[in-house]
Amino acid sequence: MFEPHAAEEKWYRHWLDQNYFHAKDASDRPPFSIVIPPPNVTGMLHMGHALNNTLQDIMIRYRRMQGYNAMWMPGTDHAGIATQNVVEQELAREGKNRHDLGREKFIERVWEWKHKYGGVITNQLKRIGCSCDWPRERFTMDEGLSRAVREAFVRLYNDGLIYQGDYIVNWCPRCHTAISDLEVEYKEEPGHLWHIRYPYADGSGDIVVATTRPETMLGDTAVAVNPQDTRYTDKVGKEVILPLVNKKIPVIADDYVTMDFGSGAVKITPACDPADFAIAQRHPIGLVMIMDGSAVMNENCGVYQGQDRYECRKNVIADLEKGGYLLETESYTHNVGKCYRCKTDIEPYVSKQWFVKVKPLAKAATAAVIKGKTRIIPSMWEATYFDWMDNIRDWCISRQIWWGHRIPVWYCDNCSGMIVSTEDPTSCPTCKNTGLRQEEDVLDTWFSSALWPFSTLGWPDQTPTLKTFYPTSLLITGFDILFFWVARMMMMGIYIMKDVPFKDVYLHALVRDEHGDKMSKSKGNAVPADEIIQRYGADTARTFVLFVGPPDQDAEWSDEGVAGVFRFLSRVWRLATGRGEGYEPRWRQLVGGDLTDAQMAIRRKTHQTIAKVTEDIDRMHFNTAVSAIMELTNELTPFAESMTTDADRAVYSEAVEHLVMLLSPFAPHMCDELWERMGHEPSLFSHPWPEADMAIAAEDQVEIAVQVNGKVRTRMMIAAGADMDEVAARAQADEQVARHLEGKTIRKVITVPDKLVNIVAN
RNA sequence: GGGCGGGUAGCUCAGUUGGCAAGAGCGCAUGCCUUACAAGCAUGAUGUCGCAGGUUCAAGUCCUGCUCCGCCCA
Repeated sequence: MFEPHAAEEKWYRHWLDQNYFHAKDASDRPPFSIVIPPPNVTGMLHMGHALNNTLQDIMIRYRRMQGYNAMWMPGTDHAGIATQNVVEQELAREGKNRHDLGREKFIERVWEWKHKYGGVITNQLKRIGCSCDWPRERFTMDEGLSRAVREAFVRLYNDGLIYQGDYIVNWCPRCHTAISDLEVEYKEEPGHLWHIRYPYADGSGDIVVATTRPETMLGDTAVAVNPQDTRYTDKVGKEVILPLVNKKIPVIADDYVTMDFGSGAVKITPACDPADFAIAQRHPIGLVMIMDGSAVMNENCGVYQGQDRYECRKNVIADLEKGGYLLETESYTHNVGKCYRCKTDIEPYVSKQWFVKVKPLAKAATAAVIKGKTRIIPSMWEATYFDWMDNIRDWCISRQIWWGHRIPVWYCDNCSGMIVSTEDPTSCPTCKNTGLRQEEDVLDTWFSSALWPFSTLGWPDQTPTLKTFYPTSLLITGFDILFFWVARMMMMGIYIMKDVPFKDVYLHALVRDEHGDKMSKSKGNAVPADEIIQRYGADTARTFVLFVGPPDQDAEWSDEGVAGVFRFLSRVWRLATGRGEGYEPRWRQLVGGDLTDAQMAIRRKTHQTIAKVTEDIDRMHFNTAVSAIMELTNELTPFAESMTTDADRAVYSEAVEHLVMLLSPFAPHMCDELWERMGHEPSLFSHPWPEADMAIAAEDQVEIAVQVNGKVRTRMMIAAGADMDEVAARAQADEQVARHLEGKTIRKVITVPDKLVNIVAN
C-alpha cells in the first residue's frame, strides 16, 4: 500500500539533500530554464496554482531526465495593493490605520508580515513536489530586484518612454489609488438613463441630454453634438445654462458624438469621463473637478459638497425633477467599471500620474512573435496577443499606495527641478540645494514583474546566471495574465535585454469548480491544494490537475475524478510492488527465444507508450500523456495475472520499469519510492528519460479495411510497410471483395498506407 | 459591436495531414475473488460525434449557414 505522506517527506528531503534541484551556472549540458510566475506573497495555493506549478515541474523534471541543465527559478511577488490591504486590515483590527503609523513604520510592518507569512505559499509549492532551484529564490521587493526596477525606470525615462502628467485615470475611491486599464473589471448592471433639459441662455428653448450619471452634471463644461447633425447646426456656438449650477456652458461640435444615441446631444464632463476628457483636449472648455479621492463631492459642488457620489446622484435627480429639468427616466443596462481588487466602482479621476509610452515597445513585442522568436502555445492566443498589442494604450504605472517600489524621482524644494536617478541623490544638480523630496507614488507591481525573467537572473549585473539562462526556454502561465504579465515581459525583455524573455510561452486554462465557475476566494469555491494533498497525497493532486486539464480548455473540478486518479496510481503501485515474483530488475537476462503474441503485444504497447508520452510532453498535451500511461497500466494488469514463464517476466519487467519512469515527472514521490523498492539506485531524478525502440513499437501486422464503393466490406491483415501494389493486388484477389463487386468491374483502387484499401466499381 | 474557444457515451475528456465497424478514464450493470482491500480481477451495455446543407470513393475530421454555452476586447 502506497503511503503518500511518508514518501513525499522522504523523497523531497532526499532531493534537497542531494542538491538535485540546483542547476549550475556553468555546465556542459544545454540549458533549460523556466521562471516561475511569482505568486502573491499573500497567496494560498489553490488548485489553479497546483496546475500551473505542476506543469512547470513536469517540464523541468522531464528536461532534467533528458540531460538538460534545467533551472527553475522560484520566487514571489510583493503584490502592492493586495498586501497593503491585508496589513491594513490587520491594523484595523487593532483600531489603527496606516496613517497612524506613518509611511516608514507601515512599511516595516509590511515587511514583518512578509517575513511571517511570505513563506506560506512557497512551502506549499514544496509540498506538492516542485523542484525549484530554491537557493535562487527571489522576491520582487528584494534588493537586487529593486535595483533592476530603478535601472529600468531610469532607462525608460531617459529614452522618453516614461512621462508624467495630469490625465484621467481609473481611480479606486476605496484603495485611494490609480489603477491601470487592465485592472478594471467591467460588469453589466441595471441602471437608468436620465434625460435632462438644458435651456439655451438666449431663451430659445432647450437641448436635451441623456446620462447614466446625472451627478456628474455638476462638472459639465459643455454640451456636444455631432458636426454632421443638421438638427443642431445652428445651435453650435450657443450657450446653455447648466441647471442647478446656473452656469453658462457652450454647445460644441465634435465627431465623437453619435447622432443616433438619445437626442444626439451629450453633456461633457471632462473630469469624470475619459471620452469627455479627450474632448476637452480638443476644445477650450476647461475642466471642473467635482469629487475628491474618496468620491465625495467637493467644494465645486455647492450644496452637494460633502455628499458621497451616489447620495449626490439621488439629490441631483430630485432637484432636477423639482426644477422641471428631468424629462424622462429610462431603464438602461450599462457597464460599470469595478476595481479588480476590492470591486468598488471605479471613478474616472484626473490626477498627476506616471505613464509608460508603450506603442514602440508593443511594436517590437509583436514583431518578435511574428518572427517566431517567441512561440505562443496554443497558437490561438496569438490573435489575442496581436490584437491587444495593436490597440494598446499607455500604461499608468504610478500607484498612490505605500507598499511597492517608490518611483526613483526626486523634486527639489528650491528650484522645482526634477531628478530621475538610480541612486538616491543628496543634492539638486542644478541649484545644489539639499532639500529633496522623493516622489510619493510607488510603481505598479506589474512593472517589477515585467522584469522578472532577467531581474531574477541578476540583471542589471551581467551575471553568469543571466548569460547561461536568458532568454529562458519556456514560460508556463494562465491565459488570464497574457496582457498583464506575458505581454509586458515581452516588451521589457526586448527593450532592456534586446532579446525575448522566453522562447516558448505556454498558456494553460483554468481549473473551475464542478459547476464550471471560476474558482475564487470571494466565491468560496476555491479548492485549496492542501486539502487534496492531505486526503490523497501530492502525486494524486498533480496527476489529477493534468489529467483533467486539457491544454487549452478549462478543467472542471471533480471529486470522483480525484479518487479515480488515486486508484490509478494505486494500480501502478501494486503492479510494481505487489506481484511477488513478478518484477525482476535484471529482466534483460531473462529474455530468450521467440516471443508469444501476448508478449509481443505488451512490448509493442510499452514502446508505443514511451513514444506517445514523450511526444505528448513535447507538445505539452499532458492529459493525453496520462491517458497513455493509464492504457499501458490497463493492458499490463491482466498480463501480470497470467504470467508463467521467464519470458513473461522479462516482458512484464521491461513494461513496469518504463511505466514507472514515464510516470515519474507526474508522480515523482511515488515513482522514486517504487524505483527504490524495485531494487534500483535511489531516485529517478537524474535517470535518463527512456527512448522508444520504434522497431518494437511498430505494428508488424496492420489490419486494413477494404471498402467497395464506399462501404467497408471486409478487413484483412497485411504486413506493416507492405508495398501498396501488393496490398491492392491482394485485395483484388480476395474472395470477399469479389463477392461484393457483384460482377462489376473495378474502375480504380485507392490505397491509403497502412489503413485502408478502397475499390471503386462501375 | 469585434474576436476567440467549445458543443463526441451518465460525467470529464482523446480523436495530430479526411480512411473508425467512433475511443479512454471515471461511473454503471453482471460475475468472480476476499488479509495486495480508502480494494482487486473479468465480462458487458451505452453515442442520429450541436443542427442543416455541401465537397469526397470516404467527413467527428474540410467548406457554408444556423444554433447553444463560455471567455476576452470595445
